[in-house]
Amino acid sequence: MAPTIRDVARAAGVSQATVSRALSTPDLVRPGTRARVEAVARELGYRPNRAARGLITGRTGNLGLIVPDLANPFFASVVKGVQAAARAADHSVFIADTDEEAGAEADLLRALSKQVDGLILCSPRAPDEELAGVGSDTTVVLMNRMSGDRPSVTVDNADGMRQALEHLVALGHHRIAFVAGPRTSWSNTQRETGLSRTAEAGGVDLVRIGHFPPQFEGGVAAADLVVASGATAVIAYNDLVALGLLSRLGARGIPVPSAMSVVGCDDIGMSAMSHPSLTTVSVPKRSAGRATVGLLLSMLEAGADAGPVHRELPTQLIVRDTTAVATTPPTKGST
Amino acid sequence: MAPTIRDVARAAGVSQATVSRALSTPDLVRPGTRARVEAVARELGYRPNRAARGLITGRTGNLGLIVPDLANPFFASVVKGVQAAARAADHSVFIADTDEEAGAEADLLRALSKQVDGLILCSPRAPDEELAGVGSDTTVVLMNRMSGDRPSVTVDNADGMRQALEHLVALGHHRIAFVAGPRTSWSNTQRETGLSRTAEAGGVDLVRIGHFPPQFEGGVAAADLVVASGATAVIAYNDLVALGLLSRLGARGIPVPSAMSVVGCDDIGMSAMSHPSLTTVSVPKRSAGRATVGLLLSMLEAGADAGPVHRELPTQLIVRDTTAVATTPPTKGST
DNA sequence: GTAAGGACTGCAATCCTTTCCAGTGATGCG
DNA sequence: CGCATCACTGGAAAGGATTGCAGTCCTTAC
Repeated sequence: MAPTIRDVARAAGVSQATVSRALSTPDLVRPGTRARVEAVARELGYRPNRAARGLITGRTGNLGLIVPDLANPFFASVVKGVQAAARAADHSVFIADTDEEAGAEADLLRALSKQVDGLILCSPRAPDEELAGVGSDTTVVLMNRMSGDRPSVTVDNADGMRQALEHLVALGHHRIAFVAGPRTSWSNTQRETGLSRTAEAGGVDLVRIGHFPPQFEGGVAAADLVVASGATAVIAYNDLVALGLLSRLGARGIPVPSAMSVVGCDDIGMSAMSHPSLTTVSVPKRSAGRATVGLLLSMLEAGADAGPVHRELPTQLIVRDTTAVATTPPTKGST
Repeated sequence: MAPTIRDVARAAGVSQATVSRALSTPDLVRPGTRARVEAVARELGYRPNRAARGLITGRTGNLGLIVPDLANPFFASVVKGVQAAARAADHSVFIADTDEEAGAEADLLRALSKQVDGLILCSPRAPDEELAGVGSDTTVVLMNRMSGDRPSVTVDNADGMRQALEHLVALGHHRIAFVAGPRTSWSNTQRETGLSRTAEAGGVDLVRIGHFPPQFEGGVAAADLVVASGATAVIAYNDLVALGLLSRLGARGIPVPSAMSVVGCDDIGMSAMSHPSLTTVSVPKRSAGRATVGLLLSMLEAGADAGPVHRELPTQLIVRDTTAVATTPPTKGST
């Protein structure tokens, strides 16, 4: 059905080899020939068969992307960045969703590894040891976490937390809660350490509240603990959790930000739209996606001789309406 | 590097043909031979090269999925359903995001069509004519819309709207607003016609409010128009819009549901978590994804001889806390 | 004028798997 | 006992593109 390189060659009166060269390494053929071949190819609607090409070049032109949860807007944005960069480089991307189930990652990885040139692993949860085993066949780049000396793209979580905490301190808050994300999450660890370092330096009373799933429900569940802790401000593991906090605080009639300041993290689209709109640490999700693809492709170019590369993107506090000057803690009996 | 079928054949002392058969059509080889081949293959970690297989079978084992916006939780859920079904059938899926830009669809389609066995097109916006051209090379299944006699999977939008409207009528509402989605959206048209039919039959005063983007912001923008329309209840094109409405109504101090009932559509995860939680028409997103893959795969099996197939999935009203008995419209001076 | 070199182009091998066809040995039946 | 049949296996072609090698033709320099 579809025209092959032979059809083009015949129609253009040249050999298959010339057609191949005219289309992929134009410098090697005479301009006149090249033009003729290109014209015929266009007219016939010829598109090289990727499978055949992959068979000989050993490259598929496909990338793989493994994320924990596509329904999480954070990853949705990352995916968009990855898509855009991949398309620009004429690659397609397989996406697999592990449904927040760390075990599934290894399976997916194996399944995908044969059909892609390289893989991007967005795996905040899997333990280091598990990661160590993967990627013997394929080039793997980590995003949003680091592990050993594997190449990776991360964002400066610790610095984002510093900005958030300093912002709250400047507003007069002394006792500040942090609603932690999953225990095994790499970025949660980063954020915690960033916070405690800054807290120590600034003499802040930092209360870590449990580990919660990184979703809206997590925030809902954490809210009462935050209130009971006596903190006047809270930093959430991410925006979804922060929105959950907001929701529960609203239901309990605790005004934000007057009685409680709330800071999120990630700056997903919805956080600008909540009421009141959420102060949050913006992380460059799309850029991170793009950067990861860039790193992956450059590694594929270079072969294995490119050493390990890390790339860290900056974060930026965005002050909106959920943070305000500290007042009396909302404990019972106070006025 | 990676072991090929030759390596397995040599190690097992049989021909490549036998290895191939032992692994893909086991009935054709003697049990003893089969066992030996399987053992060797496992030991060597042999995995057939998909490109080579695809070259001869003409099938890649890949599916393509084109969605307007991955960041929209509705599509995220659909994607998850598609993923799951595809994986179960040992297929991988390419995902492409058009960024709500109808023009990009055709490009993506062409780009993807060569590398997949079939495509799922989630294209609520593109006009029929544009759709007519696509899919000459590849099998295309539409989801969430119909067009000509192309195979498709849809949900019963009209019936969902009927349920929503009847619910509101039963609560005593007479004047009801509908915040419409994009003008060119197929499902918006379906929903509108479902509503007007039911409204006519029930003697309801139905007010259509503009066309708005299917996002949170759309709802925010529409809210004031809804209030001004004098309606006591509003049905939104989808949940994101409904949440936007809720947000703006809350900001204006209009209590929901006492002064205004709100119904959404889609039942995305967050709608159960808003305050108050959103009454909405649930559509089976994951099932739709699964069903579409099923349809696509069955078409690929059957070849072109399978006629056009439509499959429609039911919708279901979920009553939560944003709908209540009608009271006086919230116009100035009432009470 | 001829040799050397360069610019293009073609032939043919190769990538890995599947599958058609033929061949082998054993079995069943007449 | 011989022939047809069957179950199983191997040889080899095919699928579409890339690429090393070799060949042709033309230009340039001596």
